[in-house]
Amino acid sequence: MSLKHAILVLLEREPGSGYDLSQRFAKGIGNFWQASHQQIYQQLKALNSAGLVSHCTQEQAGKPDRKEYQITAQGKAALSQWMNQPEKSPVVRDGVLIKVFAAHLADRESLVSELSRHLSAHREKLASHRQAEAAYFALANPRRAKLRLPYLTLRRGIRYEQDWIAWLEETRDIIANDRVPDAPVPE
Amino acid sequence: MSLKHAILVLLEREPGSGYDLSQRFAKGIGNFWQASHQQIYQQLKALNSAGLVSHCTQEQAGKPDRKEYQITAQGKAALSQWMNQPEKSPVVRDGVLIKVFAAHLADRESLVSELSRHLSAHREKLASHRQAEAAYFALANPRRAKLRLPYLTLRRGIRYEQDWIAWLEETRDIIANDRVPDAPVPE
DNA sequence: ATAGCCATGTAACCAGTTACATGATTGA
DNA sequence: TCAATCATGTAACTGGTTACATGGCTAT
Repeated sequence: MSLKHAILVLLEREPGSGYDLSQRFAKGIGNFWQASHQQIYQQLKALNSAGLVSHCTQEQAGKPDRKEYQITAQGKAALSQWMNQPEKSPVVRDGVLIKVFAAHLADRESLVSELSRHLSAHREKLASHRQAEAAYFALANPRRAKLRLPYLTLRRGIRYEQDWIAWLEETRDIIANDRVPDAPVPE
Repeated sequence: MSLKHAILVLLEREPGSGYDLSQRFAKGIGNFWQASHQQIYQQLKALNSAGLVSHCTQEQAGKPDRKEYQITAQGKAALSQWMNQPEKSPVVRDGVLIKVFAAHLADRESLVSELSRHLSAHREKLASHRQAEAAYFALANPRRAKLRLPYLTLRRGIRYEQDWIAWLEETRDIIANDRVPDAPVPE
């Protein structure tokens, strides 16, 4: 299970509470691994009883106790073992493609506007990735080199959005005008 | 839940048994929605008690009874309602990206060979998609026009593999030679 | 006031995976 | 004789989502 390892990766960089982690999941790492706060709290509990993380409780006025988690030596060992193990490619399950596959059963108007909706969403996501990329290139070199690895994953996100946008544009056009594709996908 | 709808889409094209469906899931539709036979049998049972499919039992010598399922009028109604409803983009959860994100915790050799492994897998998948594409373009026109929609989803698969290949090539190279990316992702 | 952030969790449910079970037929 | 394909299923488990619960602080 990779969520556990994603959490260990984040704690290895810097200790933090469940809330902290959920913030971090919403940012960088969230581009390729999402987790709700509910899941995070549960996994932290599990990681804790497995001895892979430890926590110290800080009392706070008017708020529940804050538990700051940190990775243990055992956790680091488990993490580096996982890091060097082969990882399966995730399976793709995409409802939009089922709808295109069965477009003859849909209202054409509504399918076209559905594709447009996804197109805008992917364009927005791409724009925000491009902003993050610009921020990365605006950095001076010591900090830039340090963020090299997260930036490589951002590049994956940028390509992913570009790729969806290209496919959605052509597919929407083909469906809207009831055309038939006339050539293979270029290399 | 889209598996139910994927099954309804397949049965709308042509009635079939659980086994038939699992074969079809392994082919075309499997590029964007996978299902094990266990899941299919369970969902058929559920769809049946919901009245969205019906079945007739055919006895077979030495084999369990074959149940041929077909979509009901109610099932068709449910399907066309689903077809015209908005669909969420699937969330991405990819362990390979976690490993790149945390590459400093891995053995460089082993990460590079992991990336190579994925590269070959994506290249093979692309080659098989390209074969399917060539078969599509080899068809004469009445049949080709009929397969237009599945072909559109195949195009998505081709792009997906191309895109992964491009990213894996550049990323493997950067990690193997400990380089830093020097320019944004091109448009 | 009201929304949004801070901050923690539990519990029920749903979808998908893995393990187990059975047994005939066909081709190498 | 061994593996693959045909053909059907049940049951336990895992990972993730949704719903529910609590309550203070801060900015508009």
